[in-house]
Amino acid sequence: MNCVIVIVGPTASGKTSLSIELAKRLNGEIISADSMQIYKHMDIGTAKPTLDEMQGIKHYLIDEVLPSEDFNVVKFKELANKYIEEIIQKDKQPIIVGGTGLYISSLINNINFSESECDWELRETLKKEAEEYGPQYIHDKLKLVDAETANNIHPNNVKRVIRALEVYYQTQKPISYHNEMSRGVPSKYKFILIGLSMDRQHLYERIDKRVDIMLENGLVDEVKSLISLGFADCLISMQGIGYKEILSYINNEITLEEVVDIIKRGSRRYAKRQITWFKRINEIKWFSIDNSGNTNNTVEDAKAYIDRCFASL
RNA sequence: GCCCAGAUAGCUCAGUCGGUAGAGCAGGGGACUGAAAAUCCCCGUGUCGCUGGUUCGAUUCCGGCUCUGGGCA
Repeated sequence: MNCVIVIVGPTASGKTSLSIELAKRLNGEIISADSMQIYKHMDIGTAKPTLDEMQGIKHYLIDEVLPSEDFNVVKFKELANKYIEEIIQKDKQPIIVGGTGLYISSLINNINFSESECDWELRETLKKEAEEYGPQYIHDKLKLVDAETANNIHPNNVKRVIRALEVYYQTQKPISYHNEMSRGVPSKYKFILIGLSMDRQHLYERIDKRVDIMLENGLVDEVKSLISLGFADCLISMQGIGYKEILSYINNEITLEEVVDIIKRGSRRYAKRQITWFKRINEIKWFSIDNSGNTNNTVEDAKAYIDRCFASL
């Protein structure tokens, strides 16, 4: 059975450098599982690895689509599987690296997404209904057709209520039914899951510092150039942390000082959510990075762990 | 040196007509199947500056002290 190495962890935990180090030692190629690095022209704010940092290691699913294009977990899973296959064909080691929990889960659980498509028009209609009559209104609608799902989604979580209704209207079956069907078949790969963790306070210091560096490296100019390329602030890609905030700054809604604090706070909270997500995945073997930020030991430990996994196959 | 205002949660502050206190922010925990860097849910005990006094009882009233603003010299 073919092995796929997966490296996860919160933002700024050192996934990129570990992955490149491992790729060099294992004759590997890297597939990014990051919902923002997927976009072209969004480099600084997504902490995308530079060509220099990549050290000649081939990366997939970075710069895959334009910021104006739709991308989602279904496309991710499809493409990631395709690239895993390609890498294996070349007799190389696939390494998945990323912080987007949903994308990682879709792969390792081999979620089999049903055919239902996005219906943006319907979503917009439902969204307006929720705004006009309150979120409870569409939640009640969901309750009528899919009480089980309605029970599991808080009425205020409008996005997920809308999605559940969308699936029901398209297929006449509750989303809980689709979710049940999507489980089933386990993946044909063996995943070796590696998590990077760090003392919380230290992680936050790293995040704050990284945001400062993004600003120094020209994040504001990057956003301005995205605007001039015609990528508007209503795009999903522009909802990324660092981008939506800089847009408010450019629109004179807040000062630069405020913007920096808000981006830092947003990144810290994001890291917390990532940690919550990954904590649930029991198969992850965690490696902690000490406060000096030195990852040499981590690389050695992770490599030794991977060797043991390979040996036990 | 004098006058005034303040001192309460990590921060900014509210409040208790005397019965030991609560908001926002920060922070913590959680959920997550086609927007996921999105979206959503839950979580507030702290010598109420120190010290005397009055009182059954003081963070609250009174006195003194310390500190921080602001004003006058």
